[in-house]
Amino acid sequence: MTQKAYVQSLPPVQWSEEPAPRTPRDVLASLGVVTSFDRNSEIFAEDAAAEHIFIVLTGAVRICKLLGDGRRQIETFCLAGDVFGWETAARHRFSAEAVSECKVVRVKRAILFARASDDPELAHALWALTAAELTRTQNHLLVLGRKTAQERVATFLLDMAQRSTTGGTEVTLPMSRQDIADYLGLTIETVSRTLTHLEETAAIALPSSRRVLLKDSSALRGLNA
Amino acid sequence: MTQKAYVQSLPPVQWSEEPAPRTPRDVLASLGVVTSFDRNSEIFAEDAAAEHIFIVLTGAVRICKLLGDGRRQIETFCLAGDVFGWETAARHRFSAEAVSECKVVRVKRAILFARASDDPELAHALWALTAAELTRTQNHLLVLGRKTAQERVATFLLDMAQRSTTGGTEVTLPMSRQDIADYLGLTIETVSRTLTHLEETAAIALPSSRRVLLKDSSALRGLNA
DNA sequence: CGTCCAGTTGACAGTATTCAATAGCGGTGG
DNA sequence: CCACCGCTATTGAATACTGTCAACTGGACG
Repeated sequence: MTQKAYVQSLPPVQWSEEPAPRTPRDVLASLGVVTSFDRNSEIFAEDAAAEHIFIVLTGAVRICKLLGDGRRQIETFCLAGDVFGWETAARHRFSAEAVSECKVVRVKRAILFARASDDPELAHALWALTAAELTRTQNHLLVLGRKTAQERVATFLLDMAQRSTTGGTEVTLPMSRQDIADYLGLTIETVSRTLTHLEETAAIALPSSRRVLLKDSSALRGLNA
Repeated sequence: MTQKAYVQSLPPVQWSEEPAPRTPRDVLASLGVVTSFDRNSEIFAEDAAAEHIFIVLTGAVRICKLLGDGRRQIETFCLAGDVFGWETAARHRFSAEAVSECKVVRVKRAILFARASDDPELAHALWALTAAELTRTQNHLLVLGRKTAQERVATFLLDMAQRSTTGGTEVTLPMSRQDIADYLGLTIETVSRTLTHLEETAAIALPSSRRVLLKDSSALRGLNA
Protein backbone atom coordinates (compact mmCIF):
# COMPACT_ATOMS: atom_id res chain seq x y z
CA MET A 1 0.00 0.00 0.00
CA THR A 2 2.89 2.39 -0.62
CA GLN A 3 1.13 5.32 -2.18
CA LYS A 4 3.84 7.07 -4.12
CA ALA A 5 1.94 9.16 -6.61
CA TYR A 6 3.50 11.96 -8.58
CA VAL A 7 1.88 14.47 -10.84
CA GLN A 8 3.09 15.76 -14.14
CA SER A 9 1.65 18.25 -16.58
CA LEU A 10 -0.49 16.77 -19.30
CA PRO A 11 1.11 16.20 -22.68
CA PRO A 12 -1.18 16.77 -25.67
CA VAL A 13 -3.57 13.85 -25.38
CA GLN A 14 -3.37 11.69 -28.46
CA TRP A 15 -4.43 8.08 -28.35
CA SER A 16 -4.90 8.00 -32.07
CA GLU A 17 -3.48 9.91 -35.00
CA GLU A 18 -6.87 10.65 -36.49
CA PRO A 19 -7.86 14.32 -36.77
CA ALA A 20 -9.62 15.18 -33.51
CA PRO A 21 -12.29 12.54 -32.99
CA ARG A 22 -13.07 14.19 -29.58
CA THR A 23 -14.72 11.27 -27.87
CA PRO A 24 -16.08 11.95 -24.38
CA ARG A 25 -12.96 10.31 -23.02
CA ASP A 26 -10.71 12.69 -24.94
CA VAL A 27 -12.66 15.63 -23.59
CA LEU A 28 -12.31 14.29 -20.07
CA ALA A 29 -8.64 13.57 -20.52
CA SER A 30 -7.92 17.07 -21.81
CA LEU A 31 -9.28 18.55 -18.58
CA GLY A 32 -7.05 16.72 -16.13
CA VAL A 33 -3.56 15.90 -15.03
CA VAL A 34 -1.72 12.62 -15.34
CA THR A 35 -0.90 10.79 -12.14
CA SER A 36 1.00 7.54 -11.62
CA PHE A 37 0.34 4.92 -9.00
CA ASP A 38 2.42 2.01 -7.76
CA ARG A 39 1.13 -1.51 -7.71
CA ASN A 40 -1.38 -1.99 -4.88
CA SER A 41 -1.46 1.68 -3.95
CA GLU A 42 -4.81 3.19 -3.12
CA ILE A 43 -6.17 5.73 -5.58
CA PHE A 44 -9.08 6.66 -3.38
CA ALA A 45 -10.75 5.11 -0.35
CA GLU A 46 -14.33 3.97 0.23
CA ASP A 47 -16.32 6.89 1.70
CA ALA A 48 -13.67 9.40 0.73
CA ALA A 49 -14.86 12.71 -0.70
CA ALA A 50 -15.39 12.26 -4.44
CA GLU A 51 -13.46 15.23 -5.77
CA HIS A 52 -12.08 13.71 -8.94
CA ILE A 53 -12.94 11.28 -11.61
CA PHE A 54 -10.27 9.24 -13.36
CA ILE A 55 -9.46 7.78 -16.74
CA VAL A 56 -6.99 4.91 -17.04
CA LEU A 57 -4.15 5.52 -19.50
CA THR A 58 -2.00 2.47 -18.80
CA GLY A 59 -2.17 -0.41 -16.34
CA ALA A 60 -5.22 -1.68 -14.49
CA VAL A 61 -7.31 -0.56 -11.54
CA ARG A 62 -9.65 -2.53 -9.28
CA ILE A 63 -12.82 -1.05 -7.84
CA CYS A 64 -13.74 -2.73 -4.55
CA LYS A 65 -16.10 -2.86 -1.64
CA LEU A 66 -15.17 -4.34 1.71
CA LEU A 67 -17.29 -6.11 4.30
CA GLY A 68 -16.61 -5.54 8.00
CA ASP A 69 -14.77 -8.85 8.43
CA GLY A 70 -12.48 -8.34 5.45
CA ARG A 71 -14.44 -10.09 2.74
CA ARG A 72 -13.91 -8.19 -0.46
CA GLN A 73 -15.93 -7.81 -3.64
CA ILE A 74 -14.27 -6.34 -6.70
CA GLU A 75 -16.97 -4.61 -8.71
CA THR A 76 -14.88 -4.28 -11.82
CA PHE A 77 -11.43 -3.96 -13.30
CA CYS A 78 -10.65 -0.79 -15.24
CA LEU A 79 -8.23 -1.01 -18.15
CA ALA A 80 -6.80 1.62 -20.49
CA GLY A 81 -9.55 3.98 -21.62
CA ASP A 82 -11.94 3.14 -18.79
CA VAL A 83 -13.41 5.82 -16.56
CA PHE A 84 -13.87 5.30 -12.82
CA GLY A 85 -14.78 7.24 -9.70
CA TRP A 86 -17.70 8.89 -11.43
CA GLU A 87 -20.39 9.43 -8.77
CA THR A 88 -23.64 11.27 -8.23
CA ALA A 89 -23.05 11.47 -4.50
CA ALA A 90 -20.36 13.50 -2.78
CA ARG A 91 -18.54 10.41 -1.51
CA HIS A 92 -17.08 7.38 -3.21
CA ARG A 93 -19.07 4.24 -2.61
CA PHE A 94 -16.03 2.01 -3.12
CA SER A 95 -12.28 2.18 -3.11
CA ALA A 96 -9.95 2.14 -6.11
CA GLU A 97 -6.53 0.51 -6.10
CA ALA A 98 -3.82 0.07 -8.68
CA VAL A 99 -3.67 -3.57 -9.77
CA SER A 100 -0.40 -2.88 -11.55
CA GLU A 101 1.76 0.20 -12.00
CA CYS A 102 -0.55 2.55 -13.76
CA LYS A 103 -1.06 6.03 -15.13
CA VAL A 104 -4.42 7.74 -14.84
CA VAL A 105 -5.79 11.14 -15.78
CA ARG A 106 -7.38 12.89 -12.85
CA VAL A 107 -10.17 15.39 -13.56
CA LYS A 108 -11.85 17.68 -11.03
CA ARG A 109 -15.44 16.66 -10.64
CA ALA A 110 -16.57 20.26 -10.11
CA ILE A 111 -15.12 21.32 -13.47
CA LEU A 112 -16.91 18.50 -15.17
CA PHE A 113 -20.23 19.32 -13.57
CA ALA A 114 -19.83 22.97 -14.54
CA ARG A 115 -19.12 22.11 -18.17
CA ALA A 116 -21.88 19.54 -18.34
CA SER A 117 -24.51 22.03 -17.21
CA ASP A 118 -24.10 24.10 -20.37
CA ASP A 119 -22.89 21.38 -22.71
CA PRO A 120 -25.78 18.97 -23.34
CA GLU A 121 -23.54 16.76 -25.42
CA LEU A 122 -21.11 16.27 -22.56
CA ALA A 123 -24.00 15.76 -20.17
CA HIS A 124 -25.34 13.06 -22.43
CA ALA A 125 -21.92 11.45 -22.67
CA LEU A 126 -21.64 11.33 -18.90
CA TRP A 127 -25.05 9.76 -18.63
CA ALA A 128 -24.04 7.19 -21.26
CA LEU A 129 -20.99 6.40 -19.16
CA THR A 130 -23.15 5.69 -16.12
CA ALA A 131 -25.54 3.64 -18.24
CA ALA A 132 -22.71 1.54 -19.65
CA GLU A 133 -21.45 0.86 -16.16
CA LEU A 134 -24.94 -0.16 -15.12
CA THR A 135 -25.19 -2.61 -18.02
CA ARG A 136 -21.87 -4.17 -17.11
CA THR A 137 -22.81 -4.43 -13.44
CA GLN A 138 -26.15 -6.04 -14.27
CA ASN A 139 -24.46 -8.65 -16.41
CA HIS A 140 -22.04 -9.37 -13.60
CA LEU A 141 -25.00 -9.80 -11.25
CA LEU A 142 -26.16 -12.73 -13.34
CA VAL A 143 -22.67 -14.22 -13.19
CA LEU A 144 -22.46 -13.98 -9.40
CA GLY A 145 -26.03 -15.03 -8.78
CA ARG A 146 -26.46 -17.96 -11.09
CA LYS A 147 -23.24 -19.23 -12.64
CA THR A 148 -20.95 -22.05 -11.50
CA ALA A 149 -17.25 -21.57 -10.83
CA GLN A 150 -16.36 -22.92 -14.27
CA GLU A 151 -18.83 -20.65 -15.98
CA ARG A 152 -17.62 -17.64 -14.02
CA VAL A 153 -14.01 -18.22 -14.96
CA ALA A 154 -14.88 -18.85 -18.60
CA THR A 155 -16.96 -15.68 -18.73
CA PHE A 156 -14.11 -13.76 -17.15
CA LEU A 157 -11.51 -15.03 -19.61
CA LEU A 158 -13.68 -14.28 -22.63
CA ASP A 159 -14.38 -10.81 -21.31
CA MET A 160 -10.72 -10.11 -20.69
CA ALA A 161 -9.81 -11.41 -24.14
CA GLN A 162 -12.36 -9.14 -25.74
CA ARG A 163 -11.17 -6.12 -23.83
CA SER A 164 -7.48 -6.73 -24.36
CA THR A 165 -5.87 -4.46 -26.91
CA THR A 166 -4.79 -7.37 -29.06
CA GLY A 167 -8.36 -8.65 -29.10
CA GLY A 168 -7.04 -12.07 -29.97
CA THR A 169 -6.96 -15.39 -28.22
CA GLU A 170 -4.10 -14.50 -25.94
CA VAL A 171 -4.59 -12.64 -22.70
CA THR A 172 -2.08 -11.33 -20.21
CA LEU A 173 -3.85 -10.92 -16.91
CA PRO A 174 -2.71 -7.88 -14.96
CA MET A 175 -4.32 -9.09 -11.74
CA SER A 176 -3.56 -11.80 -9.19
CA ARG A 177 -5.61 -14.91 -8.51
CA GLN A 178 -6.88 -13.25 -5.37
CA ASP A 179 -8.19 -10.33 -7.42
CA ILE A 180 -9.90 -12.68 -9.85
CA ALA A 181 -11.42 -14.61 -6.95
CA ASP A 182 -12.76 -11.45 -5.34
CA TYR A 183 -14.19 -10.35 -8.67
CA LEU A 184 -15.92 -13.67 -9.33
CA GLY A 185 -17.13 -14.32 -5.79
CA LEU A 186 -14.90 -17.38 -5.41
CA THR A 187 -11.77 -18.33 -3.47
CA ILE A 188 -8.26 -18.22 -4.82
CA GLU A 189 -8.07 -22.02 -4.67
CA THR A 190 -11.22 -22.50 -6.69
CA VAL A 191 -9.98 -20.09 -9.35
CA SER A 192 -6.69 -21.94 -9.54
CA ARG A 193 -8.29 -25.35 -9.72
CA THR A 194 -10.77 -24.19 -12.34
CA LEU A 195 -8.01 -22.81 -14.53
CA THR A 196 -6.11 -26.08 -14.16
CA HIS A 197 -9.23 -27.98 -15.11
CA LEU A 198 -9.81 -25.80 -18.18
CA GLU A 199 -6.22 -26.48 -19.15
CA GLU A 200 -6.67 -30.25 -18.70
CA THR A 201 -9.74 -30.16 -20.94
CA ALA A 202 -7.69 -28.25 -23.55
CA ALA A 203 -9.95 -25.21 -23.47
CA ILE A 204 -7.02 -23.00 -22.52
CA ALA A 205 -3.24 -23.12 -22.11
CA LEU A 206 -1.26 -21.46 -19.33
CA PRO A 207 2.29 -20.72 -20.50
CA SER A 208 2.69 -18.82 -17.24
CA SER A 209 0.29 -18.04 -14.45
CA ARG A 210 -0.53 -14.62 -15.86
CA ARG A 211 -0.67 -15.58 -19.52
CA VAL A 212 -3.69 -17.41 -20.88
CA LEU A 213 -4.20 -18.78 -24.36
CA LEU A 214 -7.78 -19.44 -25.37
CA LYS A 215 -7.34 -22.66 -27.33
CA ASP A 216 -10.99 -23.59 -27.64
CA SER A 217 -13.06 -20.43 -27.49
CA SER A 218 -16.23 -22.25 -28.45
CA ALA A 219 -15.88 -24.53 -25.45
CA LEU A 220 -15.49 -21.45 -23.28
CA ARG A 221 -18.46 -19.82 -24.93
CA GLY A 222 -20.44 -22.96 -24.25
CA LEU A 223 -19.78 -22.36 -20.58
CA ASN A 224 -20.85 -18.76 -20.97
CA ALA A 225 -24.51 -19.15 -21.84
CA MET B 1 -48.67 -15.60 -18.32
CA THR B 2 -52.11 -14.34 -19.33
CA GLN B 3 -51.33 -10.84 -20.47
CA LYS B 4 -54.59 -9.00 -20.05
CA ALA B 5 -53.57 -5.37 -20.07
CA TYR B 6 -56.03 -2.56 -20.50
CA VAL B 7 -55.38 1.09 -20.95
CA GLN B 8 -57.26 3.95 -19.46
CA SER B 9 -56.82 7.68 -19.70
CA LEU B 10 -54.65 9.21 -17.05
CA PRO B 11 -56.40 10.80 -14.09
CA PRO B 12 -54.69 13.88 -12.64
CA VAL B 13 -51.61 12.40 -11.01
CA GLN B 14 -51.64 13.06 -7.31
CA TRP B 15 -49.73 10.86 -4.94
CA SER B 16 -49.70 13.56 -2.30
CA GLU B 17 -51.90 16.52 -1.48
CA GLU B 18 -48.96 18.92 -1.33
CA PRO B 19 -48.95 21.80 -3.85
CA ALA B 20 -47.08 20.57 -6.92
CA PRO B 21 -43.77 19.16 -5.72
CA ARG B 22 -43.06 18.10 -9.34
CA THR B 23 -40.52 15.37 -8.70
CA PRO B 24 -39.01 13.70 -11.77
CA ARG B 25 -41.42 10.87 -11.16
CA ASP B 26 -44.41 13.18 -11.29
CA VAL B 27 -43.15 14.64 -14.53
CA LEU B 28 -42.75 11.19 -15.98
CA ALA B 29 -46.10 10.05 -14.72
CA SER B 30 -47.87 13.04 -16.24
CA LEU B 31 -46.60 12.08 -19.70
CA GLY B 32 -47.95 8.55 -19.83
CA VAL B 33 -50.98 6.34 -19.64
CA VAL B 34 -51.92 3.95 -16.86
CA THR B 35 -51.87 0.25 -17.69
CA SER B 36 -52.77 -2.73 -15.51
CA PHE B 37 -51.15 -6.13 -15.55
CA ASP B 38 -52.25 -9.44 -14.11
CA ARG B 39 -50.06 -11.43 -11.76
CA ASN B 40 -47.19 -13.09 -13.66
CA SER B 41 -47.98 -11.36 -16.92
CA GLU B 42 -45.08 -10.07 -18.95
CA ILE B 43 -44.73 -6.30 -19.21
CA PHE B 44 -41.92 -6.51 -21.71
CA ALA B 45 -39.56 -9.23 -22.89
CA GLU B 46 -35.79 -9.43 -22.89
CA ASP B 47 -34.45 -8.05 -26.19
CA ALA B 48 -37.77 -6.42 -27.04
CA ALA B 49 -37.67 -2.94 -28.53
CA ALA B 50 -37.48 -0.44 -25.70
CA GLU B 51 -40.26 1.92 -26.67
CA HIS B 52 -41.54 2.82 -23.23
CA ILE B 53 -40.38 3.38 -19.73
CA PHE B 54 -42.60 2.58 -16.77
CA ILE B 55 -43.40 3.83 -13.29
CA VAL B 56 -45.05 1.53 -10.78
CA LEU B 57 -48.20 2.92 -9.21
CA THR B 58 -49.39 -0.11 -7.28
CA GLY B 59 -48.19 -3.70 -6.93
CA ALA B 60 -44.72 -5.03 -7.65
CA VAL B 61 -42.67 -5.86 -10.73
CA ARG B 62 -39.66 -8.12 -11.14
CA ILE B 63 -36.83 -7.34 -13.54
CA CYS B 64 -35.11 -10.54 -14.73
CA LYS B 65 -32.51 -12.07 -16.92
CA LEU B 66 -32.62 -15.67 -18.09
CA LEU B 67 -29.83 -18.11 -18.85
CA GLY B 68 -30.21 -20.59 -21.71
CA ASP B 69 -31.06 -23.51 -19.43
CA GLY B 70 -33.71 -21.64 -17.49
CA ARG B 71 -31.68 -20.33 -14.60
CA ARG B 72 -33.06 -16.94 -13.69
CA GLN B 73 -31.59 -13.91 -11.99
CA ILE B 74 -33.91 -11.22 -10.73
CA GLU B 75 -32.02 -7.95 -10.89
CA THR B 76 -34.46 -6.06 -8.73
CA PHE B 77 -38.02 -5.72 -7.53
CA CYS B 78 -39.83 -2.49 -8.37
CA LEU B 79 -42.44 -1.21 -5.92
CA ALA B 80 -44.76 1.80 -6.03
CA GLY B 81 -42.87 4.86 -7.23
CA ASP B 82 -40.03 2.94 -8.85
CA VAL B 83 -39.07 3.49 -12.48
CA PHE B 84 -38.07 0.61 -14.74
CA GLY B 85 -37.35 -0.11 -18.37
CA TRP B 86 -35.17 2.96 -18.72
CA GLU B 87 -32.44 2.14 -21.24
CA THR B 88 -29.75 3.79 -23.30
CA ALA B 89 -29.95 1.13 -25.94
CA ALA B 90 -32.85 0.51 -28.28
CA ARG B 91 -33.63 -2.89 -26.75
CA HIS B 92 -34.43 -4.04 -23.24
CA ARG B 93 -31.62 -5.99 -21.64
CA PHE B 94 -34.00 -7.87 -19.35
CA SER B 95 -37.65 -8.76 -19.06
CA ALA B 96 -40.20 -7.26 -16.69
CA GLU B 97 -43.07 -9.24 -15.17
CA ALA B 98 -45.84 -8.40 -12.74
CA VAL B 99 -45.17 -10.04 -9.38
CA SER B 100 -48.69 -9.19 -8.28
CA GLU B 101 -51.60 -7.44 -9.93
CA CYS B 102 -50.20 -4.03 -10.64
CA LYS B 103 -50.79 -0.68 -12.23
CA VAL B 104 -48.00 1.13 -14.02
CA VAL B 105 -47.67 4.36 -15.96
CA ARG B 106 -46.27 3.84 -19.42
CA VAL B 107 -44.34 6.70 -21.02
CA LYS B 108 -43.05 6.84 -24.59
CA ARG B 109 -39.28 6.85 -24.54
CA ALA B 110 -39.10 9.11 -27.60
CA ILE B 111 -41.14 11.80 -25.88
CA LEU B 112 -38.87 11.64 -22.88
CA PHE B 113 -35.73 11.93 -24.96
CA ALA B 114 -37.16 14.88 -26.84
CA ARG B 115 -38.05 16.71 -23.64
CA ALA B 116 -34.74 15.90 -22.00
CA SER B 117 -32.76 17.42 -24.84
CA ASP B 118 -34.07 20.90 -24.09
CA ASP B 119 -34.76 20.49 -20.41
CA PRO B 120 -31.44 20.14 -18.56
CA GLU B 121 -33.23 19.58 -15.30
CA LEU B 122 -35.12 16.59 -16.66
CA ALA B 123 -31.93 15.32 -18.27
CA HIS B 124 -30.21 15.50 -14.93
CA ALA B 125 -33.09 13.74 -13.23
CA LEU B 126 -32.89 10.90 -15.74
CA TRP B 127 -29.19 10.60 -15.16
CA ALA B 128 -29.78 10.54 -11.40
CA LEU B 129 -32.25 7.71 -11.96
CA THR B 130 -29.65 5.67 -13.79
CA ALA B 131 -27.06 6.47 -11.14
CA ALA B 132 -29.38 5.36 -8.34
CA GLU B 133 -30.01 2.10 -10.14
CA LEU B 134 -26.27 1.62 -10.51
CA THR B 135 -25.72 2.15 -6.78
CA ARG B 136 -28.38 -0.39 -5.92
CA THR B 137 -27.00 -2.91 -8.38
CA GLN B 138 -23.48 -2.50 -7.05
CA ASN B 139 -24.66 -3.11 -3.51
CA HIS B 140 -26.45 -6.22 -4.68
CA LEU B 141 -23.26 -7.39 -6.32
CA LEU B 142 -21.60 -7.51 -2.92
CA VAL B 143 -24.53 -9.51 -1.58
CA LEU B 144 -24.36 -12.10 -4.34
CA GLY B 145 -20.59 -12.30 -4.42
CA ARG B 146 -19.68 -12.42 -0.78
CA LYS B 147 -22.60 -13.01 1.55
CA THR B 148 -23.92 -16.25 3.05
CA ALA B 149 -27.51 -17.39 2.66
CA GLN B 150 -28.41 -16.05 6.10
CA GLU B 151 -26.85 -12.70 5.38
CA ARG B 152 -28.58 -12.47 2.01
CA VAL B 153 -32.00 -13.13 3.48
CA ALA B 154 -31.40 -10.72 6.37
CA THR B 155 -30.27 -8.01 3.96
CA PHE B 156 -33.32 -8.63 1.82
CA LEU B 157 -35.76 -8.41 4.72
CA LEU B 158 -34.22 -5.20 6.03
CA ASP B 159 -34.32 -3.69 2.56
CA MET B 160 -37.94 -4.64 2.03
CA ALA B 161 -38.87 -3.28 5.46
CA GLN B 162 -37.21 0.01 4.67
CA ARG B 163 -38.92 0.28 1.32
CA SER B 164 -42.37 -0.71 2.52
CA THR B 165 -44.79 2.15 2.84
CA THR B 166 -45.34 1.51 6.52
CA GLY B 167 -41.58 1.67 7.08
CA GLY B 168 -42.06 -0.29 10.27
CA THR B 169 -41.03 -3.72 11.44
CA GLU B 170 -43.75 -5.53 9.55
CA VAL B 171 -43.39 -6.48 5.90
CA THR B 172 -45.84 -8.07 3.54
CA LEU B 173 -43.86 -9.68 0.77
CA PRO B 174 -45.52 -9.40 -2.62
CA MET B 175 -43.28 -12.06 -4.17
CA SER B 176 -43.02 -15.83 -3.92
CA ARG B 177 -40.15 -17.79 -2.38
CA GLN B 178 -39.01 -18.61 -5.91
CA ASP B 179 -38.76 -14.91 -6.70
CA ILE B 180 -36.79 -14.25 -3.54
CA ALA B 181 -34.48 -17.16 -4.34
CA ASP B 182 -33.85 -15.90 -7.86
CA TYR B 183 -33.16 -12.44 -6.51
CA LEU B 184 -30.70 -13.66 -3.88
CA GLY B 185 -28.95 -16.28 -6.00
CA LEU B 186 -30.24 -19.15 -3.84
CA THR B 187 -32.76 -21.96 -4.17
CA ILE B 188 -36.28 -21.85 -2.92
CA GLU B 189 -35.47 -24.50 -0.30
CA THR B 190 -32.55 -22.53 1.10
CA VAL B 191 -34.69 -19.41 1.38
CA SER B 192 -37.39 -21.34 3.18
CA ARG B 193 -34.95 -23.02 5.55
CA THR B 194 -33.19 -19.75 6.29
CA LEU B 195 -36.46 -18.02 7.12
CA THR B 196 -37.39 -20.91 9.41
CA HIS B 197 -34.01 -20.64 11.09
CA LEU B 198 -34.38 -16.88 11.59
CA GLU B 199 -37.76 -17.59 13.15
CA GLU B 200 -36.27 -20.23 15.45
CA THR B 201 -33.63 -17.77 16.62
CA ALA B 202 -36.39 -15.22 17.29
CA ALA B 203 -35.03 -12.70 14.81
CA ILE B 204 -38.31 -12.71 12.91
CA ALA B 205 -41.82 -14.09 13.11
CA LEU B 206 -43.84 -15.50 10.23
CA PRO B 207 -47.58 -15.15 10.90
CA SER B 208 -48.09 -16.32 7.32
CA SER B 209 -45.65 -17.16 4.57
CA ARG B 210 -45.96 -13.71 3.02
CA ARG B 211 -45.99 -11.69 6.23
CA VAL B 212 -42.77 -11.12 8.15
CA LEU B 213 -42.34 -9.40 11.50
CA LEU B 214 -38.85 -8.17 12.27
CA LYS B 215 -38.68 -9.00 15.97
CA ASP B 216 -34.97 -8.39 16.44
CA SER B 217 -33.78 -5.91 13.85
CA SER B 218 -30.37 -5.55 15.47
CA ALA B 219 -29.76 -9.28 15.04
CA LEU B 220 -30.69 -8.91 11.40
CA ARG B 221 -28.47 -5.88 11.04
CA GLY B 222 -25.65 -7.88 12.58
CA LEU B 223 -26.04 -10.29 9.68
CA ASN B 224 -26.01 -7.39 7.26
CA ALA B 225 -22.46 -6.08 7.73
C1' DC C 1 21.84 -20.10 -3.54
C1' DG C 2 18.33 -18.91 -0.38
C1' DT C 3 14.31 -16.21 0.50
C1' DC C 4 9.85 -14.63 -0.50
C1' DC C 5 5.59 -14.55 -2.49
C1' DA C 6 2.16 -16.17 -5.71
C1' DG C 7 0.17 -20.02 -7.25
C1' DT C 8 -0.95 -24.96 -7.15
C1' DT C 9 -2.40 -29.18 -5.19
C1' DG C 10 -4.35 -32.29 -1.66
C1' DA C 11 -7.46 -33.81 2.02
C1' DC C 12 -11.30 -32.71 4.46
C1' DA C 13 -15.29 -29.92 6.00
C1' DG C 14 -19.30 -27.27 5.37
C1' DT C 15 -22.81 -24.79 3.08
C1' DA C 16 -26.08 -24.86 -0.26
C1' DT C 17 -28.32 -27.83 -3.83
C1' DT C 18 -30.93 -31.67 -5.38
C1' DC C 19 -34.46 -34.87 -5.12
C1' DA C 20 -38.40 -36.30 -2.75
C1' DA C 21 -42.17 -36.27 0.37
C1' DT C 22 -45.26 -33.71 3.25
C1' DA C 23 -47.82 -29.77 4.90
C1' DG C 24 -50.46 -25.57 4.43
C1' DC C 25 -53.27 -22.30 2.06
C1' DG C 26 -56.82 -20.54 -1.02
C1' DG C 27 -60.28 -21.29 -4.21
C1' DT C 28 -64.01 -24.07 -6.25
C1' DG C 29 -67.83 -26.87 -6.35
C1' DG C 30 -70.80 -30.25 -4.57
C1' DC D 1 -70.18 -25.91 5.04
C1' DC D 2 -66.91 -28.97 3.97
C1' DA D 3 -64.25 -31.85 0.74
C1' DC D 4 -61.21 -31.66 -2.88
C1' DC D 5 -57.80 -29.76 -5.93
C1' DG D 6 -53.80 -27.11 -7.22
C1' DC D 7 -50.21 -24.50 -5.98
C1' DT D 8 -46.83 -22.75 -2.78
C1' DA D 9 -44.07 -23.55 1.03
C1' DT D 10 -41.74 -26.50 4.35
C1' DT D 11 -39.06 -30.31 5.80
C1' DG D 12 -35.93 -34.35 5.27
C1' DA D 13 -32.04 -37.02 3.48
C1' DA D 14 -28.31 -37.44 0.50
C1' DT D 15 -25.19 -35.27 -2.68
C1' DA D 16 -22.16 -31.97 -4.74
C1' DC D 17 -19.78 -27.98 -5.19
C1' DT D 18 -17.02 -24.77 -3.19
C1' DG D 19 -14.48 -23.38 0.93
C1' DT D 20 -10.97 -24.19 4.51
C1' DC D 21 -6.67 -25.56 6.15
C1' DA D 22 -2.24 -26.99 5.09
C1' DA D 23 1.66 -28.44 2.49
C1' DC D 24 4.25 -27.89 -1.51
C1' DT D 25 6.05 -25.89 -5.95
C1' DG D 26 8.04 -22.56 -8.85
C1' DG D 27 9.61 -18.30 -10.43
C1' DA D 28 11.63 -13.66 -9.32
C1' DC D 29 15.05 -11.34 -7.06
C1' DG D 30 18.73 -10.15 -4.20
